[in-house]
Amino acid sequence: MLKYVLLALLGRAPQHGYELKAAFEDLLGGTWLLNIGQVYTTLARLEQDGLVEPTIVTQELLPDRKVYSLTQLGEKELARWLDEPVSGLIRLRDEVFLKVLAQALVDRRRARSLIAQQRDEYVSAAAQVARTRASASTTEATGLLLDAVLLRLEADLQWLDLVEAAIKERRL
Amino acid sequence: MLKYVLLALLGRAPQHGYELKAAFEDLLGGTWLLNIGQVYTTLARLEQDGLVEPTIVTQELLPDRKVYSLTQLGEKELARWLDEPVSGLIRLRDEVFLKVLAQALVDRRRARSLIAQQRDEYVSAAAQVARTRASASTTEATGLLLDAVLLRLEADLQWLDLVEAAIKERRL
DNA sequence: GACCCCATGTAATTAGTTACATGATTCG
DNA sequence: CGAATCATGTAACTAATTACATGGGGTC
Repeated sequence: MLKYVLLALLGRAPQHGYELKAAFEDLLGGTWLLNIGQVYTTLARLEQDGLVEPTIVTQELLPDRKVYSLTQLGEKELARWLDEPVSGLIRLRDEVFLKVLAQALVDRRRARSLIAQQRDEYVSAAAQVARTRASASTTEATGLLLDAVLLRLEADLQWLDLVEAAIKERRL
Repeated sequence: MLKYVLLALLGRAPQHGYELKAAFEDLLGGTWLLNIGQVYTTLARLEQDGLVEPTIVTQELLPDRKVYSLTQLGEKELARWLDEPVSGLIRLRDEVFLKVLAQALVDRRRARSLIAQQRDEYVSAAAQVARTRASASTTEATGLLLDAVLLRLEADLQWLDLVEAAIKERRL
């Protein structure tokens, strides 16, 4: 997935790895911190697949830059990805849901304590996102991304209430 | 993560791989389809780590079963996992958000078409989940898991509205 | 005969995480 | 002197996905 976001960023402007990392993390508004190494390995794979090509820009004093731009194939691949909606949206790979349910099946009392703690985690996560969202340096796109996180956190909080109610009513 | 759910399932009752796969998919209510191979590789890793141990049960005609149960270490590890809430909930690794935003930054018109298509995908996914949720064979735990999926789908639909509004108002 | 159920596995590939390695410049 | 910034990378590990391999039994 990172691969496509990098392609999209390169579609806006050719950049080198170090720059890309900053652009990526900036766009993601702190919701996805990259190890710089991953950027270079991903770029290497993209280059191997012929989707991007580097131009070496020599610098005095500082190390050479490898500025990557999209190839025709890269543009095609990016367009292909952007054009088709994501299907198969029913996959659930969320640790919280599974953990809370597993605990509920094993030990009701501990499940209620877990739910309380998890609620706190969600609330403080939401507060932190809201702070970033409100900060002046946040762009519109990043703001929308943070809205997505907030909406999901709210949904997940509602779900915790649902589970708590089920436990209280001995349905679990 | 699969690893912990398998531990939790084995905590309820010792089972062999083939059984575990069915129990897992049943609990997940179709939101996570496993390749049976993954169950065996995961169990092998758990055995290597000393968290589970197999008892071979010979059968006539059919292949031998390896019935796994938790070791003391396995129980401890499961309890440890169940007890601590999940933190770091701000990570965003959702293809839809990134794709829609990337498209919005590149091409407004196509972004609106993508949003419309994505909305359809969400709606039909929700309908499918609701159908499963309503079916008689769905247990309470699985029902709650499906509720989580539904709440998220609703949140994600709201988010699509938000992005559409931003595009309409030329904020993107 | 083809397909599903039971039951076990291996191999290959992709994606992401964490840690390590190198080296110059600039700021406090 | 130490830390941050600029700039490149490699290596090891974990997790998940997909495909392949084997083989008996029952059902349509």
